[in-house]
Amino acid sequence: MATLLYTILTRMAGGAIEVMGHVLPTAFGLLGEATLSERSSRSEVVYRLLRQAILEQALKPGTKLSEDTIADHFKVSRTSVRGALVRLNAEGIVDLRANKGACVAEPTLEEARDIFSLRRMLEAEVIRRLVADLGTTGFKRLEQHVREEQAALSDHGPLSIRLAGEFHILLAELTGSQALTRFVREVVSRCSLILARFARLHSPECAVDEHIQIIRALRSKDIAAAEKIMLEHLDAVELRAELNPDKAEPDISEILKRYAGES
Amino acid sequence: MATLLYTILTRMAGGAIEVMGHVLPTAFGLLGEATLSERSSRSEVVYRLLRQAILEQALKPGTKLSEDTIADHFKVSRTSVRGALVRLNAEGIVDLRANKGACVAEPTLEEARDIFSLRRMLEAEVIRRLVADLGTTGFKRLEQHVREEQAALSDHGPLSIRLAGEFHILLAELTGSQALTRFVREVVSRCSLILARFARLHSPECAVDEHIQIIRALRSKDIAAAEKIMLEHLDAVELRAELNPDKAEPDISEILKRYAGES
DNA sequence: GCGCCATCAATTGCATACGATAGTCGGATA
DNA sequence: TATCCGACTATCGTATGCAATTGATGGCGC
Repeated sequence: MATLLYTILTRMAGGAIEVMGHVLPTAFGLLGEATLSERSSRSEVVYRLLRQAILEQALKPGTKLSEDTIADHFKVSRTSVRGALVRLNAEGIVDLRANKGACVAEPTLEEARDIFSLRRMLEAEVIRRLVADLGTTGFKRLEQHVREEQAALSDHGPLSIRLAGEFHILLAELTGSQALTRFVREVVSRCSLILARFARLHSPECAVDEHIQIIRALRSKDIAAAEKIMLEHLDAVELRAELNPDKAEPDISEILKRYAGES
Repeated sequence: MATLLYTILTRMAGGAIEVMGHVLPTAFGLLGEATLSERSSRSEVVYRLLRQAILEQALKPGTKLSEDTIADHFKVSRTSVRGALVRLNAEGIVDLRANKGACVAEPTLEEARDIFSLRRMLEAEVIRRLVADLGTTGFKRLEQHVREEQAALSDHGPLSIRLAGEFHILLAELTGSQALTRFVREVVSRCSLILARFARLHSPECAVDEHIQIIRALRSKDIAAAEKIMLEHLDAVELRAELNPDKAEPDISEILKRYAGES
């Protein structure tokens, strides 16, 4: 497991890494002046890289995140790594068990449905607000994003997975509500974990088409229609996750609970 | 300023039990996940104490949170304090500016309205879910909580402020949705900050009465009525905050922006 | 052969130390 | 006298070292 983590981190540090439009330096560059002048603390950089690795499903749910391993590969001290892990834990995408280390969170089926339910509510609100007052610059940004998604289709990999999620975050940002954006960002992150854990495969093509439909619905200024499209899209995403109890990988603790008489 | 922080922290540690050679407050209530585990790392303890101090409005928005000062008073190292501050920052109740230290977040008027808007949406959902399936044990817990609120009325202080907020968190918990609880917890926390910053005075009596009405509405199983009561309650809370731009304390940077031609 | 207990290695939690950064105060100069 | 500049101090960001806890391995008794 540690070997896998090692491999992934090495690969991530291998080339230039782009996060939210900003290019992050590689692991070797982390110690350079460029990073510090960009006002990115080491802790911040580690946070972003780990988050990216998790959201791109390079680090899968359950993967152990050893402080030493991460620190070694990013050429920073464990202190910086710990800071990043605490933040990720606060966002719910990393589990932090006392004295036993951190690992990528493993949402249960129950949590998965819970998250999707909340996500529908939040994003329906996003749509309602955007129909009310999304300007031309907003549409331009959305279309630009979709173009990026399409360009990433050939990639069939991490990039398109991330962009699919970031489309929804961008929608939330365009409402101008920081709090709403924050919550949407969190449910989208969790959904990435859920998909990584339960979904058979990621099919970005559908998502991009559906995103285009959402933009079109927003243009039409028809709240009901737009909301409907968004909810259908989210249903489609959830369907891809195959959240059927019988099909899904069983959660051991849930099963043993029954045998332990904990009801 | 440091003296004030010192005084507050000392007072908080006053009526407390001692654990691990360090002071813990007696009643955590819903603050943090205290009930889940007996494990109390130093960082965890600092986190809970600071959070409590902020939510009880002992530490007011804008108060500088010097790492050294906090570390000295809780008899821990700055490392533990930093961990706590990072968590609080992730929850949005502490601002963390690079190389300039932490301070209690100061929500702007705009953010305040934003938060209240989102809070209405989230808590309306809570009510809808509770009307659907709130059992007798749930009602018992709610009534018990209201009794505590009433008992704390004479206090006229921090306790009643905290309990008023925790009533809403308890409602969210009773839905059984972890994610919903998490978000409600966050908006309620932010609202405490908002009230601390803008409200003239806290009047717990009204709140308790309104909480009783909410419970009654839940009993009636009338979704529309229950939702209406809740929204009215939140309106009342917001009204108490007096979020009128003209009355509110001006935000200096906002004002200076205009004069600096940043428009 | 099987299960229990002690010792050990690995990893985390915490504290301290050091270098870096931002704000402050005093002096020099126009 | 007012302004600007430089040193200083306080505080933060990071690294490193040590203590504490956990999980594992081997030995012992049954």
